[in-house]
Amino acid sequence: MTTPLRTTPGSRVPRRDATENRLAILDSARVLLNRDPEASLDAIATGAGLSRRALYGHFATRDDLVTELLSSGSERVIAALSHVDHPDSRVAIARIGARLWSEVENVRVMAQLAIRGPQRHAVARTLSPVRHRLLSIVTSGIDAHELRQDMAPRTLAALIEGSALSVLDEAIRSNLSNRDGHRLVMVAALAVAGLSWREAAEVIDRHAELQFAEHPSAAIDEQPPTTAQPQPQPQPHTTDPEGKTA
Amino acid sequence: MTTPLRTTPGSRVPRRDATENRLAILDSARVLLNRDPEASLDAIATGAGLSRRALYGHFATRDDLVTELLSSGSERVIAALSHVDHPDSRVAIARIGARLWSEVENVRVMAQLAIRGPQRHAVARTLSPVRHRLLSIVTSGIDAHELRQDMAPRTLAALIEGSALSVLDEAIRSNLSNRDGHRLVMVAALAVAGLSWREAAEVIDRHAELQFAEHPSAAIDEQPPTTAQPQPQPQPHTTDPEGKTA
DNA sequence: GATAACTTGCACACCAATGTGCAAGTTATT
DNA sequence: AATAACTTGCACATTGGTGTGCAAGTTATC
Repeated sequence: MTTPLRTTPGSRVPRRDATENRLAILDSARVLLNRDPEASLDAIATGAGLSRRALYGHFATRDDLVTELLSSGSERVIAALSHVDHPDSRVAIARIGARLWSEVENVRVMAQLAIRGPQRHAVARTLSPVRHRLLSIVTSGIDAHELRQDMAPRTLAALIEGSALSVLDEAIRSNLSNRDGHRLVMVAALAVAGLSWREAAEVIDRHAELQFAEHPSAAIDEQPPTTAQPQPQPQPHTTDPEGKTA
Repeated sequence: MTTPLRTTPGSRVPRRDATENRLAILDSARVLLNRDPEASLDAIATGAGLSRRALYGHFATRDDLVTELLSSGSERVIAALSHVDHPDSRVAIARIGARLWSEVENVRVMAQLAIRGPQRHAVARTLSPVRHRLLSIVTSGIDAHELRQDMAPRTLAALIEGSALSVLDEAIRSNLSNRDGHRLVMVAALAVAGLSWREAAEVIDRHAELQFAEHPSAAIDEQPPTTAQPQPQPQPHTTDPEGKTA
């Protein structure tokens, strides 16, 4: 029943407000599904300032919405990690942590839905290049004796990933500042990788590219990092539901 | 409608098979809710070899079941951690990790339901003594310069908890041996606490009480740690649903 | 072997969420 | 200003889970 954004038959182009509403829905979904991976479409629509019925205009089914959210999310995450590379595996790992932090919201939805939800396999597939990248970094780091020597690369990679995610959680929960979260995630990743806290600090301090920067260079379109609240009634981009067009 | 286990009115005692079935339900719930915190009562009952209707004989409501699971779980977890103490905070932390591993199943349900589910506050409350214990260990460890110095005690405690849980997850996922899981959890906890991988190994090797033991002394009743599968049809403790009483 | 305890199966009411159809309204675009 | 694009509200069918009542069966215990 996807009414809006029809490009096929008619003569006119999609209306601007419609595409804005579509984005609002995705935003709302990102926020709400972070708190509860089974948030209702009603809640999501309301969060976007739309009616449930209108949501069905943009996404034929819940699955469609989630899928879209997921693919846009992984796009951003992958983009954020794409230029991370460094001869020193420790720096590379810290950098990955930092980039993950810059995309917390997206990363966490992915993580949520990567476990539960019908898409988990799809998510795993789209994320596999990222995982593979980490694995190769870890492998070479172990070979170079930069990282811990008491663990298989696969295990270590999985551990780093898991710990980083749990730190993201914790950082969000306790409402850390942007700057603190940045450091915390790096520090935790390096810790699991085998460094003592002093060594980790040294690595971070020694490398300019690991310092916190308000605007993390690359990114598609950075919203101000305001840990967006679910905002029950933002300005709907259409029909004023109170103003009676006075 | 709690039919079974009536002790109040009649003259006879509860039947043995009934109490066994009750335990089977709890076991099944523990396993299934670990995989999916919203597993249906039908699935849980089936997993226990009973009908859904019979389940309602033991637990009036889903909430009752979950509550019971939670309280028995936290009992075990608390018991497992109760005698953990050591002048060296690093040893104490490693020990906590080890004990958590000995109760993985319970720990993970708790963790699952501590986030989602209507009981989260109740869980948090019953678990607060344990958390408090960890916090005080961490605090004194920081004071003694045994642990990392770059983090507030509360933050570090939260991080250790989170990482330990994510390592438990990973250990289960990748089907680690009992012995490997034991070491992995300790090692990860110490890593986050600030030790390098060598220091962590040294701490573990130096202390006899951190070595792996097949039978971890205290515990209520240890099932063989067989990463229990959901077992669709175990032997029901009653009415044979096939044998036609031949 | 009598009996109470327990389980089963089916029928039912209830609820929350998904997904659709349609008529009526509003608004961006032409 | 005309019109297509979009939103709303309501009604409705469907699905899957919870919780209950009851009659009939089985089994542990006395």
